Amino acid sequence: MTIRNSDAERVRNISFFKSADDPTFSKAMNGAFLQRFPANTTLLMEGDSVDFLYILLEGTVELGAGWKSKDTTLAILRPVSTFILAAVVLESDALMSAVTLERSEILMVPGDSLRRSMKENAAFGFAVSEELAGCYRGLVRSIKNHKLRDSTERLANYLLTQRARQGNKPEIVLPHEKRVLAALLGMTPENLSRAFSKLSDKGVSVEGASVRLDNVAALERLARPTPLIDNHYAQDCNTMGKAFTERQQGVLDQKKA
Amino acid sequence: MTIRNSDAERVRNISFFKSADDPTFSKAMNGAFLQRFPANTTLLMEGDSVDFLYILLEGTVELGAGWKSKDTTLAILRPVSTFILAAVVLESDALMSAVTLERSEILMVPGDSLRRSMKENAAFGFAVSEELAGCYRGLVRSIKNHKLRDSTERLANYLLTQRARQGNKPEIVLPHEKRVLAALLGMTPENLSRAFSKLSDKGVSVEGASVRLDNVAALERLARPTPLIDNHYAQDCNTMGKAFTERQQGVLDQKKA
DNA sequence: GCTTTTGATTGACATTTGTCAAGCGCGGCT
DNA sequence: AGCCGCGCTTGACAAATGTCAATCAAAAGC
Repeated sequence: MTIRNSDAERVRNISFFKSADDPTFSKAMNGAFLQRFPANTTLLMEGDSVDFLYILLEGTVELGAGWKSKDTTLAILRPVSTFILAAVVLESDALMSAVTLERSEILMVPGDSLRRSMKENAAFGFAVSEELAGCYRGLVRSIKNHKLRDSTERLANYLLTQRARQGNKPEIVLPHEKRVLAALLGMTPENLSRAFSKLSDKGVSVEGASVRLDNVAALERLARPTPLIDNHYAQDCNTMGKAFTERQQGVLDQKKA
Repeated sequence: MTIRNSDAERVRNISFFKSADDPTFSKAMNGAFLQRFPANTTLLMEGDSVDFLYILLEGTVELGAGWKSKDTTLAILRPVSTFILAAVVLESDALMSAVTLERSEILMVPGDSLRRSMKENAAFGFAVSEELAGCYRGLVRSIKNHKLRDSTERLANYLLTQRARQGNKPEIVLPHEKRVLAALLGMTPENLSRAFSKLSDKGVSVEGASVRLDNVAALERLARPTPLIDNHYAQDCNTMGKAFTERQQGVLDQKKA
């Protein structure tokens, strides 16, 4: 293994590595290396062939796609997350492009190693299937969010999700620039501003990146969050599901140690 | 195995059963049974716990979801397709509901049997991973289609996809009612009518369920199909990817025999 | 053969969202 | 301090989409 031990430990907190025994883990990591990228670096363009599984250890990465001079954001990832797992499994081209939004550390695992481990070790392969199934369900949620809710409702639910993740405090901090948030929620920055002001009579007040929620009941009446769309414990998109809670906890434990 | 041999043969055309050896296949099918449903039967409501993998052998099934008195169609399936594989792998609740659009035959495979086979046989588990990855990528395509294209562009691309699947003949036949098609394309029936008339100057003429494409070049100039969004060889949504061509061919061969 | 029902279409209108342009405010820089 | 520059906000307008109602056509039923 060509990576530092401390990094290896963090990677093991990813759901489908967690269950792997040491030989399987080492084999899956064979040929992996760590790479640092500055902000606004394109890691991968849609259509590129995919040779590595990417694991984000530090920083922020945006997954997006374009067509006919339009662009859209599909997900924004924070550590620890994997991306383009599906393309790696199928040895196919990327359907999304990946760009760093800030300085990032990324572990690159050869697709060969991962696929070989999956084929040799059924338990490991099953764990990857669980991860893929979780990603699939994340996209189903995303589609439902977009097709069933208007922009104000999407924002309201986003705020409630952030509130749950940030410990149900009356004030939350937006983790991204507003223009990035707008892209993630599928609207223009102008529209995001208007959506915020539409929520002012539900007790939402914005000041820079911090947002106060003074009337959660009213906000919930509008947002109507449901576990069939909103996953209050998952990361922004990829790497979600029940594995997340444990994993995140694991990362925290480690940082303390 | 509690199912007919002829059905078993058809099921083996599903990508991830194709590669399985006979004992693995039998084990995965343990406890499976065939069930017939009339049209407009709800097989599964979103939120229901999922105990079976569903395999559509005859008929049509719509996958949809609702929120706050709104409804949306996520996919329309034709034989041979599996559905809710992700929920089966994760032993979790369904995020979509499934309704028959016509009289249908569905093979129901116990989730236990499938998961056990995955955990016992790495090659089979890997094949399921490939299927899941294909489904994931189908959803990515679907999201890109909806966020990057307006309704007319979606229709234009739908027509070109159907043309490719129906053998590049100048006239294609819409496989569903227009209201179902509208739901699939994410618009109202009224809007679909208008989208068709907007395409009339691109050589598109509609007569009932049959559509003539007299100026494919002009239509393509508007539609700008790309393999990064449009998969001209895959089924409507689920069960797509490279496995499809072989599988479909297999089914056809069998019907001839 | 006639009626009834259902789906498709069309027009008028409302809502939502995007676009363009201008102005505001805060932080970085010299 | 003062001057940018960039991101955010606001307003006016345009485009896209949904809604409602009326009409029409074709299929289903008696």
